[in-house]
Amino acid sequence: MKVQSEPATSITLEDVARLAGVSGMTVSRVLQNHVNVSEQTRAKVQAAVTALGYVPNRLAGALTTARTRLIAVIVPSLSNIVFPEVLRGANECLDAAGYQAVIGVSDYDLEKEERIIAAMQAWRPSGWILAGLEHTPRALQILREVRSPVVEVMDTDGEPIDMAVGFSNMQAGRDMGRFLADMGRRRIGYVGGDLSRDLRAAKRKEGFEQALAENGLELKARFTAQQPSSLLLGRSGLAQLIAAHPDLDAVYFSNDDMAVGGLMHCLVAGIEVPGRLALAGFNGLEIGEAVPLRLTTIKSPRHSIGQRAAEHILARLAGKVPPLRLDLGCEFIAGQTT
Amino acid sequence: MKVQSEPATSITLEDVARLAGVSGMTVSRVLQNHVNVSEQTRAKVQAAVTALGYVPNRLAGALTTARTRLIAVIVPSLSNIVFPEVLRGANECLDAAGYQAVIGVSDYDLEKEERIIAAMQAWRPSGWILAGLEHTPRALQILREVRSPVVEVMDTDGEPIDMAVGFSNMQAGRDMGRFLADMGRRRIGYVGGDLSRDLRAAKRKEGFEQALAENGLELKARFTAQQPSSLLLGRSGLAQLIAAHPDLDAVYFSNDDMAVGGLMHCLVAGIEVPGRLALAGFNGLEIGEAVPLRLTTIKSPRHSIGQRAAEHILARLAGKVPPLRLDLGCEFIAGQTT
DNA sequence: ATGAAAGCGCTAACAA
DNA sequence: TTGTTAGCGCTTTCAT
Repeated sequence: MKVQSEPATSITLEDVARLAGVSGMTVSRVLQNHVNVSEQTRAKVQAAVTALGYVPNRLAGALTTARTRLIAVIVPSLSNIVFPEVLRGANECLDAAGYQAVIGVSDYDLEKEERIIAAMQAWRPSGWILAGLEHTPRALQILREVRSPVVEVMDTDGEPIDMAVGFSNMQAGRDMGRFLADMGRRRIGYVGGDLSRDLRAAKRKEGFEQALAENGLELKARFTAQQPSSLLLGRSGLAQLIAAHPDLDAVYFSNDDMAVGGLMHCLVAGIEVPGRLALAGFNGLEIGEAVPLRLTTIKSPRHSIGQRAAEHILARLAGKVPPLRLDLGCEFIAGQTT
Repeated sequence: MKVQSEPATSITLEDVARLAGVSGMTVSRVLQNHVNVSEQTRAKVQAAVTALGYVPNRLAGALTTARTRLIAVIVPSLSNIVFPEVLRGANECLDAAGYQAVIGVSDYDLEKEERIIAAMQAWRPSGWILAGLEHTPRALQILREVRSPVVEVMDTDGEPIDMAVGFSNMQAGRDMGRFLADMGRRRIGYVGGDLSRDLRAAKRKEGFEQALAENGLELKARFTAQQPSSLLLGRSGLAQLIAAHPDLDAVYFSNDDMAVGGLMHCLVAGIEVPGRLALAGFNGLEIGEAVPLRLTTIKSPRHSIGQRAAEHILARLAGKVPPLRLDLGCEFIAGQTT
């Protein structure tokens, strides 16, 4: 258990200055690697810093400079690996530049996102990274009035507040729809999670149906649940869909978790893939590569998106004006399930 | 693109006070729901807050009160779902209490963890959540001197700085070793990632080998790589191990990602599981439930650990003194792969 | 129930 | 090269 008998008041710049026999300003200069400090003074100060174990208080520094070097990162979910990867990409870049990510999780709930945005604005973050282009009116208002750069990620189908880094979900859906149609599939179904919350999955489905329509096709059956997508939901969802519609010859899933779940059902139920049934997902997760039949999917550049989003914020803060919209595109992976 | 023509200086408490015709102090009281404010004044102030879209500056508030309500959360990795789930559990609890998580990722590198700790201390977090009990000497020193509560999670095999919430990895390894021995397995191998970095996986392996020894057994073969664990590494690792040691009758993996990868290899290579080969993992991930043969594994309470860690910090901050060590235990899942 | 004064720990601007 | 002054936006304390 922690001993509470340590110095009741923490060590400040003034303490260091006193020990080093200089003014506080000089200590501040040393810590900021200012040029105009003599080597001798620098050494004295550094010795005092080490001796006291001084850690500068950024609260005070940020209050003065009005630059926090805090970056607000708000993601819809931490329940599958997609957004942690975005976060990882962003964090690598931010950390290297001396910035800190402050995270929020909206649970795919725009009202909750709004509350988080308001709470984070209290910290005056130097930049914002958000998932998606859809926000509540008040959230939009706050973000438009904020003077820090804002990057909306993982979607380019719409108007960004400031900058967007991602890809077109609509296009990804279209590509897969076109692909299945071209492969000769005619009786196509859909299995997804809660589309009213996951707006990007909904956009993929919309693009998918557009492509089918352009090929004179339509969805013959669909399964959606009022719960988040998951492997088990994909497995049970496909089981239900196939039970009700045994004649389907292809199924598009809202993402790879769902699709791999579906593939597992086929393995167990003895449904021949892709002979009798083709399966396709979205995201390009590692699990899709590790399964017995490599999953046909579209790989989203999640890690790069996080990285580039962070880079754009840093560029903007450095006075450069990077492109407003960056579509990183997706990689089509023609696997063995189609 | 963002318009930069907005108010050059942001709205402060003073602005609100002026508009409401009261002093700054009164505005502060209203915002903190102080008792001694008349209904009339409260209404006036609230109207001014709304009219100006005022968001209090927490930097200033925290500087005064020396309470940031920032919680530093440092995890080794965001590359699989394990730590995002811990983070999710912690964040749910923190968010509800008006606290913000500031995250750091150490990449299973204790030196990097030390740098992150030092950087975060500059924000004077109200609490700390870290993975594991092993830290560099300087990291330990900083954390011992910090006056905020510190919770080390995901491991109880060792001495915590302040509090620990987790489970015994050693015991989890022992349990699985004992189980395989009891099931009559005699020629047992191991497949893992980089154990010099993932110290908790190393502890599980140690416990596993202890249990084997107690049953007069030992590891007949092992595969470890200088890279992080992953599905594909598990798949290729098992392939290599079996090629070199075709007589193995069981393999223990460093975690479920690796084990599921291994299972996929068996499915493809036609290795009969569990008849010829038994497989066991650790973590209890959803993927282990969704595969054709439910994976034998031990489920770690990741989400609860994050939650309880956060609760303990809040309890400590509220002046309560919760237990110093909380072992949440693990759930043994006897699946179909053994 | 409300306000005035002081100060949290730092840095920008200016002075020496 | 170094120091002094002022103030960032808030809350604490003490007065009224």
